[in-house]
Amino acid sequence: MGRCSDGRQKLIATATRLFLERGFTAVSVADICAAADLKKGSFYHFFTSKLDLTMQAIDAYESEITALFRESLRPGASAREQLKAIAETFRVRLVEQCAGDGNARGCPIGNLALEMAGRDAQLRLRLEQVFDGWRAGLARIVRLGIERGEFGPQDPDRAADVLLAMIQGAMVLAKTANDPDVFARLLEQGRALVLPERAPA
Amino acid sequence: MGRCSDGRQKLIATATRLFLERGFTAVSVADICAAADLKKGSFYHFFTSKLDLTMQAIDAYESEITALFRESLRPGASAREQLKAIAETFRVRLVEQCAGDGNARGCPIGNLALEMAGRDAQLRLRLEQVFDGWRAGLARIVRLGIERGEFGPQDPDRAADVLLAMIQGAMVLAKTANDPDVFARLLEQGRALVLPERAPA
DNA sequence: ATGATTCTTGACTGACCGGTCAACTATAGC
DNA sequence: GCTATAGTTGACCGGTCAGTCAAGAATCAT
Repeated sequence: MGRCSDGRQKLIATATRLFLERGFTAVSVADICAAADLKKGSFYHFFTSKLDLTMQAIDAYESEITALFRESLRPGASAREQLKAIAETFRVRLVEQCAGDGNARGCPIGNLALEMAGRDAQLRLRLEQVFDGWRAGLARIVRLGIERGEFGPQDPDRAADVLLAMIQGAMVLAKTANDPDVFARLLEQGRALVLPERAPA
Repeated sequence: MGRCSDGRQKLIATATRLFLERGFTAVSVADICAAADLKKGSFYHFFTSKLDLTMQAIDAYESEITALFRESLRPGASAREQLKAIAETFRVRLVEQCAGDGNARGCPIGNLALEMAGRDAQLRLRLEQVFDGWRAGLARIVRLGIERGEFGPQDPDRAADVLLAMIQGAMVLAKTANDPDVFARLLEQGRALVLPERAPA
């Protein structure tokens, strides 16, 4: 019943892009509407507030990354290859950002976290959930690698903690340097240190 | 000649605190002036713009951290102790932030970087400089540790890269979890992996 | 004391902010 | 083809934004 529209998805996609480019606070609802070619009234038909849209944008981004994550979890690949594939996915995204307008924008979740975690408790908790999910995914791969003998015996959750921190830290430094290579170099170096090749026996 | 005032320092200190709490964009010049008990006219007597103030606040913060850095470089301490002291300094700051209002605010430089690096080229370059300085400081300690035989032979600049990424990544996750312990745990774990104790010969 | 200089004040500007609303239009089910 | 519903529109709200300005007050060198 009634008419139908892709307005909701268009607004979410547009907002995700604009937030990544300029941050939550610096992007106005009017900016989002203009870029999505919709009026403000439509915006508030779909969302109760700018924060509501943001929460839904996080949902969408989490789903997208989860899908990519699953792809890299192909059974044939070694644990090390899977970790490399994840790093490579993020690196390619940074390069694409640069190709678009010459700026490395970083991670939507990390960006939102540093800008908003101290300002909205609900948003902070949601971002924490996303990180928890990623950590769990990384831990699964590390556990696999340990079982297969690729990595030495260790606590996979702890290793995943460190890997996630490395990824987010590399994002901060790559965005600051405006250079995706910084991300790639840090991740490669970090992987080598956190999960060294086992010396052949 | 003329009257003198601590207005400039007061505005810088106030802005630094407010930016750390809420971010650059969400803090208005009026907010800063109100908290510093000065009028907007005085603000624009000392600074040409909000960004100008921000640049000067970065200068001040960099000096402060450099001083703390030097303290931890006491000749008596081992390289590992020096690295621990730096991590401990940041951890104590996070705990203090929490004690104040229950929120871990993170690193002023990292926060500004993710919020502003894509929006102002000058600011981005300045933040990159700050990170470069910190990286150089960390590399100096690692080099010392290698010379003293505390750490295995390796490229100290690369190790410093990874350490800095770990620090910033740990800040992102600690702020998102609103828990300084997350920072401490990650840094401890990271240090152990990046710079393992040399197996006694 | 006086005049140059530094700082302070408060009123002001035009643009923009997030959010609201009532009227309107297109569509789907009957 | 009617009607309930979903989506659209543009005008509108009070408040806030970064930044300006002219005039005055405090302080210094002389």
